[in-house]
Amino acid sequence: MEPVRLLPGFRDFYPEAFRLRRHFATIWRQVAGLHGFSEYDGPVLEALDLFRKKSGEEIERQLFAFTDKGDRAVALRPEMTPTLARMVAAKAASLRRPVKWFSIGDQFRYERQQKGRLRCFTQFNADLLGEEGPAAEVELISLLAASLRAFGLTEEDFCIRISDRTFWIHFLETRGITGETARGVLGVVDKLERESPEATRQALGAVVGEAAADPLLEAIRRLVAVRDLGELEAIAGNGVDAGALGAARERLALWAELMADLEAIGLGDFVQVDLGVVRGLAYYTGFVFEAFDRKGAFRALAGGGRYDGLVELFGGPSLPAAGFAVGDVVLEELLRERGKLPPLVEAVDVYLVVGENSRRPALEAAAALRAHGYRVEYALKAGGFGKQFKAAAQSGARLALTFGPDEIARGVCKVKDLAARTEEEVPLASVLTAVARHFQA
RNA sequence: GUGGUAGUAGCUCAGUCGGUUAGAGCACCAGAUUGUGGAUCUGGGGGUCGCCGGUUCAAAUCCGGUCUACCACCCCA
Repeated sequence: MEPVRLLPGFRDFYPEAFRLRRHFATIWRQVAGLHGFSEYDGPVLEALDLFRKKSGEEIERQLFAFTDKGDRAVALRPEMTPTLARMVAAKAASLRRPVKWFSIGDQFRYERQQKGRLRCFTQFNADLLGEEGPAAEVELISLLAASLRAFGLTEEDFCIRISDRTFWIHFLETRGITGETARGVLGVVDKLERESPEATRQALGAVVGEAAADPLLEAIRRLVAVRDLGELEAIAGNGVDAGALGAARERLALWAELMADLEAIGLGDFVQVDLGVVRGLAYYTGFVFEAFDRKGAFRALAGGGRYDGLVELFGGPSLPAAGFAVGDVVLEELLRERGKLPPLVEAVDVYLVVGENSRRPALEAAAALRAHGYRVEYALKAGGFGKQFKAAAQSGARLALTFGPDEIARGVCKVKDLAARTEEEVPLASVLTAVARHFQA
C-alpha cells in the first residue's frame, strides 16, 4: 500500500507539537481576557462571495475554492475579517458597543509555502468595532503587544511599526496625486525596502510620469525615514493643495493622541512611527500597524489596521472598526530562534506499579485518585518492577505507588517520592490522604 | 503560478571512478534484571535509497520526467 501523504503546506500536530499549539491558544485567551475581549468563531468554509466581496476576484488564485455537491461556490476562509464583518453586520443593531471580539482559528491560503508561510495556519484575531477615534488603536496595539510579550518577547525582540494610510492619501493629494495613481504610488512605497533604488525610481516614473518622479521620490524617502511626529509635521507642510494640507494636519492631531496614549501605557519602547508600512490591503482606511522582529530576519509577526467601511460593505450599518491578526508560524520560528519556547511537558501526578494478582486493588486506587483530580497512569501489562519504575520515572509522575502481592496481603501500598527517592508504607484505606500530603507540600 | 537547490530508517546523516545482502548515531522494543529508576551492555524491529521511466551485464550512484521539501519571486488578507 502506498502511504497517503500529508497535503503540501499542512501540518500534523503530534502531541509534542500540539502542546505548543495549546500553549499559544492559552496565552492568547489569557491576554484577550485581560483586555476584555470576548471569544467567537465562525465556519471554516464560507461562500466564495464573502471573500470576493472584500478583496476582489483576483484573490481567487490564493483561495482554497471549489464547488460543493449542492453546486455552491465555496472557499476555506483565508482570513477572519470577512466572517467577523458579516457576523457583526447581521447583529449590529443589538450589539453592545464597543464590540471587542477575538478568535483563534485555522486559516487557509492556496499559496506556495515557504519560510514562515504555510497553507494552513492558526491566527489570533482581535477586532474592536464602534470606536472611530485612536482609542481603538491604542487598545488593539496594547493587546497585540501583550500577545507577544506574554511569550517572553521584549522590546529587544520586536517592534510595532505604525503608519497611516489616510495621511498618505492626504499627503499625495497635496501634490495633486489621487485615485488610481495614489494607489500605484503606495504600491511602490510598500516595496521600497525590498527593491533597489533604480527599480523604485523606474516603478515610480511609470506611475506618476518621469517629470514628477524625482521630486516625489525625494519626498517619499524623507517621509518613510520619519521616526517621530515632529519630523512628520515639518514634512507635511510642503504642499500645494491647501485643503489637503489641512486634512493632513488633522491626521497629525490624531497621531499625537495615539502616540501619547501608547507612551502612557508603557509601550513607548515597543512602537515606532514608520510610514514605510503600507500593507497591501485596499480596505484599510486609517492607521495601519505591523509587528516585526527587531533583527528583521522574519516575516511580519502580526498586522492590522482600521477598516471603517467593511461592516457596511457586508450589509450592516456604517460602523468604525479596527483589528489585527497574529499568525502562529512566524511567531513559533521567532520564539525558537530566540530560545523562548518554554519546555512543555505533560506529566501525570501518580504512577501505579502493579504486581502479580494486584491489579484490582490498584485499579480501585487509580479510580479513587482520578475521582479526586489526580492524573494517574499505570502499566497496562504486568511486567518487572524495574521496568515499571522506569516507566514511572519517564511519565514525570511525582509519586510511584507500589501494589504488589506482599503489600496487598498486609493491606498496604508503598508510596515512593520519585524525586527524593524516599518510600513509605501506608494502609490501603489512607492512600488518598497520603497522596494528598505529598501534593500539599 | 515562475525560478534555484535538494530528497537514503521516525530524526540527524554517512555511503558515487556504477559492482555481493545499503550503514552509523539518536529514538523505539526486548533481554541482562519473574520486587524498585532516566545509566550500561547485548540483541531486535523498522528502508521498495521519494516515485516513474531511460542508459547499462549491473543504478542509492548516470540521464529525463514527476512529486515533495527548502530558498527566492508573484502575492501576503
